[in-house]
Amino acid sequence: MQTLSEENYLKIIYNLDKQGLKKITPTAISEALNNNPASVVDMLRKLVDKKLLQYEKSKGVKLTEKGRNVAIIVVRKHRLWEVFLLEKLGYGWEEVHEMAEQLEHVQHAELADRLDKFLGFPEYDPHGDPIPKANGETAVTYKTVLAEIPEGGSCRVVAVKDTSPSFLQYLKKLDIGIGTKITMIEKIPFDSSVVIKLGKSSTTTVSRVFAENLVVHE
Amino acid sequence: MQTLSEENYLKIIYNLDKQGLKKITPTAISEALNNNPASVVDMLRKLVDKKLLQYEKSKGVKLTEKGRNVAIIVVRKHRLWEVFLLEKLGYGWEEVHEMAEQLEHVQHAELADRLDKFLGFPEYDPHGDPIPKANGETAVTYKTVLAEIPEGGSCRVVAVKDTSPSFLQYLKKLDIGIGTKITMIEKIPFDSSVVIKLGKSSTTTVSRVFAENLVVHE
DNA sequence: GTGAAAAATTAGTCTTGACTAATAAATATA
DNA sequence: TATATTTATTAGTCAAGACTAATTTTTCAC
Repeated sequence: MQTLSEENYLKIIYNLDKQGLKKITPTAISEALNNNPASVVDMLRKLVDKKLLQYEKSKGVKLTEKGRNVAIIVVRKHRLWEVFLLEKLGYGWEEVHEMAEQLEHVQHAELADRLDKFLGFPEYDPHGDPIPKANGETAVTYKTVLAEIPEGGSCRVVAVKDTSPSFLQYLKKLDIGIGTKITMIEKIPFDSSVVIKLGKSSTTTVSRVFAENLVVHE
Repeated sequence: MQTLSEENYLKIIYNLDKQGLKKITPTAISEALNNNPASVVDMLRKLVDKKLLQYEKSKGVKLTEKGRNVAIIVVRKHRLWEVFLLEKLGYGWEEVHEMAEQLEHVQHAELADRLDKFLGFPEYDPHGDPIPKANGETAVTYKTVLAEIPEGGSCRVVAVKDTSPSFLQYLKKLDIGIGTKITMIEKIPFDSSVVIKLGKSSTTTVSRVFAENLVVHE
């Protein structure tokens, strides 16, 4: 069993690794956790003792199998709870993260799986990050922004970058939400506006700024 | 803002008070929390400093307005989460308490109210305890067991005492769940069996043991 | 009302997880 | 390569919250 603090370290290390960081150093961790490098060194020692990770100065930090499993479950719970808060409790995109930071540490063997089922096995959280599956597999994330979809390509909305009320209101007006399918019809060279089609309905034109704030996949 | 530990003390004190304990002493608290009286004394001092409670040796511990408000929110969240775990995630009666002990400390101003709404404003948790309302009011609990309902009286199921699989299975077979309305038709003097009517359907006879394990209100 | 038992309190310690300041090691630059 | 700079580590503290053991207060029984 791990403490809340240990879980947070494992999660951050897992995330740094997923972000492609080659060498995970105490400083990198302390920056991610916004704490002191000395505290990180203390905790690394403890986690090594518990066989949750390996640490060699030359290679940096690596999660062990055991450590990765713990991290995956925490991340899985975090993202599932975010979906819950957004879809079931009606919280906004920007409010869910902080609460999920607390909820991810709730312990019970079946909790993640039951929540997953209840939510209908969602693949992405409201920020567009893939939710690890029960077996630990994580969907490859083809996440990009609408603006990058080529003409003729289509995609699904997984999240927004901007979370200002005006943007969210605009999304509502356009009837765009998580999962909405969008087809890229045309990119206007003049001002980089894009013409898109939503599901079966007629086409709409949106600005480049808009298209760069909509996170999509595929 | 309170720590997790402080919230637990406030909750326990609130519960002891609701249970009708006249004088709430450090020993009573330490028994409820299953910890050391010395620890309780330390914490009481801290909570007095924070104006969350008053403590006089002669009168025992009393929550202040502020302390009671904190306690009520914790209890409210605890019971709402229990309903969630039971009704939405399909957990059993006996599994929800432990998880709710963790969930009750999740912080966000609107969390309890949003959860309450999502669950359809339930009045009782799976153990038959009333869920405090948003304004802090707590339903008077007329909780008793089916066996105590007089002939001709009716009631609604709020919980079970026994949580063995065989009892729960039997309940399922009889189609009795939380909220089921039961009318007491007759009490058989011979073996104290009771004849009941479920909703509009025909009558059923159940044993005294059964009737004493079904928590009902009204 | 006095002695015994129970309850409350104090003093001192421990663990966790954080911090600062000082030092050692590694890296980068001239 | 020697030096400067960044990074890692150690040593020593601190606060929260718990504990044990010792002591003081209260309460109860006679």
